[in-house]
Amino acid sequence: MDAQVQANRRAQIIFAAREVFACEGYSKASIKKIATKANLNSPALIYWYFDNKADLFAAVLAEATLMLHEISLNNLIEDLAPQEALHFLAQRFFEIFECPANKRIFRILISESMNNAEVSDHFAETVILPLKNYLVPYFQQKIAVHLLRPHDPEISARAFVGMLMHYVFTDQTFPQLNASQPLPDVYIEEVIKIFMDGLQGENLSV
Amino acid sequence: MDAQVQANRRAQIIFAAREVFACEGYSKASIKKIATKANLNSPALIYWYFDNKADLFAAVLAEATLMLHEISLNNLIEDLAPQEALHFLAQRFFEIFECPANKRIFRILISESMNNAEVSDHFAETVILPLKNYLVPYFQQKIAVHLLRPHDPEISARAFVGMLMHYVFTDQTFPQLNASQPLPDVYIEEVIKIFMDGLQGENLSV
DNA sequence: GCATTATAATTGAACGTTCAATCAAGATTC
DNA sequence: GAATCTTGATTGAACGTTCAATTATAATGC
Repeated sequence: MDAQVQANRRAQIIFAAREVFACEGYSKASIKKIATKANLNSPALIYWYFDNKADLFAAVLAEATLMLHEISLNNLIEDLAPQEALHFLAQRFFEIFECPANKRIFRILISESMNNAEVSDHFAETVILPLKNYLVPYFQQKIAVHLLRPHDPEISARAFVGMLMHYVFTDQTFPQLNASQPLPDVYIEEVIKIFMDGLQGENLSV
Repeated sequence: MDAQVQANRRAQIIFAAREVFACEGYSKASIKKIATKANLNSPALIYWYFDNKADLFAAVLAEATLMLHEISLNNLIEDLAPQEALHFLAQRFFEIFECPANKRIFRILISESMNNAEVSDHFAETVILPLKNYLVPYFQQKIAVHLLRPHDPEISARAFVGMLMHYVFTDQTFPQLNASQPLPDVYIEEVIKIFMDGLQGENLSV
């Protein structure tokens, strides 16, 4: 077959593999199940396109375009005030995880990162570091011009990412609790308000 | 053997199982490896004390005493000002994850929650819900007496837990980044400051 | 335009290995 | 000697992977 057909088959297998890996985990996901999901008549066909199971798994991760690289390239944000910049970042972040394929990749990253150094590297490089490398310099600059009070931007960046990640994580992991899960937009708005203004009430003394 | 020896054997197996499950994941952790780790001469002995692999895994989770139940029982905190209450909670939280056994359980909970409903239930009931059930009513009360500004306590509770969890998560998952990871105490202090006062600087306008 | 050849893709059967689980037999304790 | 515990050997199923054989597609020669 020509290159296009080959590419299609590859994509078809990767697509199926992502699904199976995401809901079974790497170990429990068998080549047979992936082949079935991909409507192949034989699991052996997978070995025409991939060296082995680990290679297929790597291809699933490599094909994941979800990621947050682009955010840091977009330097339009540096001119925004903190509220707007954080809003922009948070919305981009949640947009990414609206896509079902990205949700599945997120599951894989969280789950397999604990037992697989390659996966945790990939997680760090495609999610954690881009966010950090975007936020820390931005915070530094805004501290310099007194739009933010003096503080360690490593910590605030981490805290902000934590608030976003925790939403996506609980959303994915505890469907039972989704009743009390506020909508993303509401959550974003309140979280940024907390981040900028805090929760302090009128009674400053106990 | 007597009951004590039996209890010891059980504990010995559970101890070994927790280690192996934590660093291999449920699927890759084999009964044979667990038996070896527990210094048993035969894997078959495990089946004297446990019905099967899943039963052993359940025992590992059930034996985990890490958890945050007790926090909500401790109602001494209601009288504390938000700063002190959050400080207390955060310190308890980090204390718990200083214990290596609890770190391992945390790894298991994060990793297996993605593919196993029982584990995610356990995670929710022993970590997520206790924190939520502790924070939300507390915030509600402090809003009522104007120590905190009016807001949705579900959101702030989630945000605060997110900031704590993200620290533990990154600490466990990305050892490469640990250079830039601030010490727990420093992180706690700054995060609570953000949570109460925000990051707003002197220049209120752009 | 048809026959021939080469290459790419697909298949089903089989391999060796590993796994959870079982079992019959032995050891220990009371 | 009965109950509790321990052991090494064993089982059958499932796994990733290989391979020889087969079909589909494209390329070439006439």
